Amino acid sequence: MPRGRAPGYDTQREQILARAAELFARQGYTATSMNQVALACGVSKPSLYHYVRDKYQLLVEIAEDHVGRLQALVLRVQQQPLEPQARVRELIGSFLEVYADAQAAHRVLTEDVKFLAPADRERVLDAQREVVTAFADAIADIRPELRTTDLHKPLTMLLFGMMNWMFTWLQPGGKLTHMAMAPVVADLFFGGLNAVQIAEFAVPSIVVQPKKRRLA
Amino acid sequence: MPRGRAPGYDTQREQILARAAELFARQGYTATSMNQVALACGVSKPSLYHYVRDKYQLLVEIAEDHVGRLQALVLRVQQQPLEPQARVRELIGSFLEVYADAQAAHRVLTEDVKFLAPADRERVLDAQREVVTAFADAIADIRPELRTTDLHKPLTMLLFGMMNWMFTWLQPGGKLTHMAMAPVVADLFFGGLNAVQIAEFAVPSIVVQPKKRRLA
DNA sequence: GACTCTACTGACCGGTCGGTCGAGTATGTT
DNA sequence: AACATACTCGACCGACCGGTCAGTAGAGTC
Repeated sequence: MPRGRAPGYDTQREQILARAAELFARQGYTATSMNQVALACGVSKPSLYHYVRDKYQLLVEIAEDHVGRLQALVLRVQQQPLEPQARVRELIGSFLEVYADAQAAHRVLTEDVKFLAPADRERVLDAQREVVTAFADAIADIRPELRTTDLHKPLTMLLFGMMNWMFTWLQPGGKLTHMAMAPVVADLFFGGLNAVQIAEFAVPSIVVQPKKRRLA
Repeated sequence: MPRGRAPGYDTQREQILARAAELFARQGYTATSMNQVALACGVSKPSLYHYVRDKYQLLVEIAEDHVGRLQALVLRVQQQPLEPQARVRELIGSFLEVYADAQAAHRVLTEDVKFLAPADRERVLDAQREVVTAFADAIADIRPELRTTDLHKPLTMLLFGMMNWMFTWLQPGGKLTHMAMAPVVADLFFGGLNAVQIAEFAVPSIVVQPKKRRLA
């Protein structure tokens, strides 16, 4: 047993994932070639394949790593003893913190999932759904009537929309940071949460409502 | 001058743009091949090139067509005599209406602009910025203090985030429609707009504020 | 020093890409 | 009828893709 892995192996590997995530985020998964990844990492293409099985595995690992980070964050916040509103505030803050620290991976997660094979995609999306559900539950603790309406998940998704869309307009080097936006997002969402008219989206519990099928 | 264009030329061309937009929206621009486009249109690849100069032009036209639609919508609403809040409400409703009718193009506009050449990209983004500015102006008419803060554009972008993110969770065939979400988005945003703490983001007008530079 | 396995590479592979060529046919104008 | 062009297509092109091969350099073990 003459030799083990070099000590720098894992470091190198992580750097490759990071560089690849940046390229994927900037150009998209399909528009990024393995030659580019190799170049960005300062190694030859065969060397690149020494650390990574194939291009697809890069995508899978980037996506799973990041969604794992989100799950961990949610778990961390859930274990804290917090008032309903403070909990959602904390979720938003932590989410944007992770987002800010891993912008490339976050963008890959949201934009390139479609290139995952069905099995992998479902696994990643399931994890993502867990995160969304955690947010939705925390939100419902603020305004419990939501649970009996069709707006529970949609409202939660509007919150995610605000956060996930930031990559389009929030410059990493700019004056305004992700963290500075956290309280703004929270205030806006809490303020709006109580203003939304819920009644007409109520889900009938016992009474069967008349079906209003579309023609097609 | 022996022959003009066939009567079906423009129809065929529009259908090609529409099919291409669908494919681009589903798979992304780079991941979509011209063979696929041709197949989806029921013609051979050379025939496809009879109607379109090249793949890139498809992208440009889809993006410009759609951003043009958004500009037209904004202009239409601006010409109506409306109270500030009603105007923003109308903007949101019209935006989601256009969005619902051209989901594929909208997604191409937001996801594939990065593949446009700098000149084209700037032109499209300028048009997009005009739309954003129109929203921002209408919003500032509701809460004028916003104009003197750094939050004016960010808050506007949070609104766009809510709307533009819908493609990730709002199924086209589902029970909930884009139009049904319009009042929900509006209520949420208006409710939140007054709840956001603005003071700390105030822009100093004369007094020079102490610079708080980051180290790196 | 002999051996083994890691780390790394230039050259190359099959395949697909965007796009074109040349030819055939339908269709309107004269 | 004669002609010019619109329209359509199978076959093909060079470039580049993801990925591999055969081979070198050298660190670690014995």
